[in-house]
Amino acid sequence: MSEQITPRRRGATLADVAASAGVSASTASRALNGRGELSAATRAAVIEAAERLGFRPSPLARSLRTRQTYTVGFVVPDVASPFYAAALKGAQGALESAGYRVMLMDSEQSVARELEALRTLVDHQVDGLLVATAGVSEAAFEEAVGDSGAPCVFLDSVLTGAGVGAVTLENATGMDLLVEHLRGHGHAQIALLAGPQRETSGRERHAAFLAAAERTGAERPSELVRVCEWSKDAGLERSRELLALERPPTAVVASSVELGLGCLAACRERGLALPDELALVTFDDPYFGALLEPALTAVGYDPSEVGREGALLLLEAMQGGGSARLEARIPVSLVVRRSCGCAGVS
Amino acid sequence: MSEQITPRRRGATLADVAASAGVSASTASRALNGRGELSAATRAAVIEAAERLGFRPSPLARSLRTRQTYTVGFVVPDVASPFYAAALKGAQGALESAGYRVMLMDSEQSVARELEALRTLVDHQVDGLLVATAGVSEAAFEEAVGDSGAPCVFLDSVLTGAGVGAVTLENATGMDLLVEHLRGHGHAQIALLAGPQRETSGRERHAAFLAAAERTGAERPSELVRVCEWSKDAGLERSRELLALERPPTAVVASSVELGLGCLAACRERGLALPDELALVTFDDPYFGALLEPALTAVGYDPSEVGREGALLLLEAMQGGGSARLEARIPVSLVVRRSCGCAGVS
DNA sequence: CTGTTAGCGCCTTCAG
DNA sequence: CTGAAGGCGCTAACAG
Repeated sequence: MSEQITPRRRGATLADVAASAGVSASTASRALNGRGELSAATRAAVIEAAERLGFRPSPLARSLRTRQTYTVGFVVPDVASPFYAAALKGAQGALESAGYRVMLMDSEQSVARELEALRTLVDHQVDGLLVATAGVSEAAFEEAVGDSGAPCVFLDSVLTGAGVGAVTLENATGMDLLVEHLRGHGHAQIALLAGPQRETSGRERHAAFLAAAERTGAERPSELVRVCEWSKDAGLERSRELLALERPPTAVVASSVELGLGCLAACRERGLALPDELALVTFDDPYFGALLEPALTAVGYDPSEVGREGALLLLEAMQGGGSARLEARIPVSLVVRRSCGCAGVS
Repeated sequence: MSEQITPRRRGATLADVAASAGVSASTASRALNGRGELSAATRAAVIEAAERLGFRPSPLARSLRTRQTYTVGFVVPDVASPFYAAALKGAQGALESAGYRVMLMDSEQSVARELEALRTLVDHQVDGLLVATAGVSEAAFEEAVGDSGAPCVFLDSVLTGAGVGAVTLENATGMDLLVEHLRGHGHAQIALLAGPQRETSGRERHAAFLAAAERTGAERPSELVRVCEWSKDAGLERSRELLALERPPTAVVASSVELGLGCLAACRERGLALPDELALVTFDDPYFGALLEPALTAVGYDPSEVGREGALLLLEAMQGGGSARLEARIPVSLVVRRSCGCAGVS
């Protein structure tokens, strides 16, 4: 038969090692993986041979046999966004320490692509999934990963009926902080630049804003809340509308940096002086927040923590396989600078 | 033998499809992959069976057999950095369109980790590599990937003696633009915040700065160029030194955004008014550049293009396998705002 | 045009 | 404690 496959690239298969050590392949495997009982001498011989030959086991073959790939699929709507990039890094670090690799997929905000990504990942037999969903339905999600056995932890944007857990931000706390601070400055006409309502964070922040406004007795005509996509342009557009209102807001809460930057840009256009003519605070504290003009008052948090926590929960699910739903909330805190009207620092 | 492996998760192997269609496995394989001659009827039957059973081929098994994984390794010093995140996205997009997956590794700026990452990737038999090196030696690189057969394209930071190609920015052009513009404003005492000299971009920008200063007749006492790591903190530190000089610069060129932000922070500390008391321009135009105070004059480019171009070159190398070294330069352009001293826009 | 056979590299049950 | 054998799921020679 002598089939001619492309010649091996890197030397030394397990069989080679076994031969060189004068034992069977199964023994070599046992020695290298520390499995089963085994005489010390044999083990030493195998290990020596493996090192001498520069043996590197093939994860492919191993995975095919064991049905474990030590690979985790990571799906985000946009890797280039600072938030997801940081989350990715956090997850990467934690997973790598645990011996897992990450296979990345960018859904580009598209549900169809996200499903495609999930299917691909499942085909690759990933051991687990970390996903910041772009908004697939639970049914579709189940259909794509349901029976694969790969546990899934959602990041930031959650499908409550699917997966084994989720990590989200303390959205409500953050909004409370923002609204209360603005109320402290005496603002009653507070507008909200809300994110997409199909996403957990968008929804939670929106709801929390409403609740906080209610609780602190702010006025809240519905024309003051504007729903936008998470983009600077959308923020710019909606802010223009807000500023053109007959009775414009005296303060704006932006649900994300992008939205905040859009608002800032709109103010520039109009020649509005911040914070005197309009106060602005954002959920998300970008690393350049102190360098903007005016320096931004914002709710900050560590985005890499959501990736890290997610990875930790996932590892738990992949290893222990407990039954309870795994949840984590990443804490947030208020960073007071000048855009809110405080004389403050920086 | 009846060995009891974990039960299959997702249904239908190729064998199942073949059985269901009443043909042999090899025929089924041929039908599904469109390989070889084959009667239309048979092909249709197989395809029908495959669909009916929801057959999904196992990339693992396929790769083991064909020695092709359709996976590309992507190695960066820091995924969370906007530049690399964007490059990653660019590469992702191009590779995915071509049917490739990306396996991501973050070297965390460490040479040891980078080597480990490369080895892992090679073990996984990636078909190609996209790497922004943290500074491994060519010898070490060769030892890790050399004989794996996986072509490597370097991004931004290049090992000239290794890999099949590289994509870099038009560093020299960018520096020329910056220095010339500053000279146009009459500055003669121009300082440079240079990046690490072990990296291509750091070196090229440094050299280009020197050349441009020379050519345009600027003074250039060596105390005016400071080498730093690519971080805001390093930029801050070195800028403090610069500003404390007996004869401080009247203008600063920062080799990257981070460095520029550091300088901005240093100016804030000192209460220096930009651009009147000091002009500042940077290589890298961040998306929030217009919102800083003062709005930043900078050299801009599309970072995702370096990923995209890199992916394109790599695809070429993986498929065609031509011999010539593949090179690409991503164009840059000057964005004039106010920090240089122009009355300008924004 | 199609089936048979062999094997990618590894792990694991079973027998000794 | 160790070896032999079989197979994860797929593809490629080689015959018919």
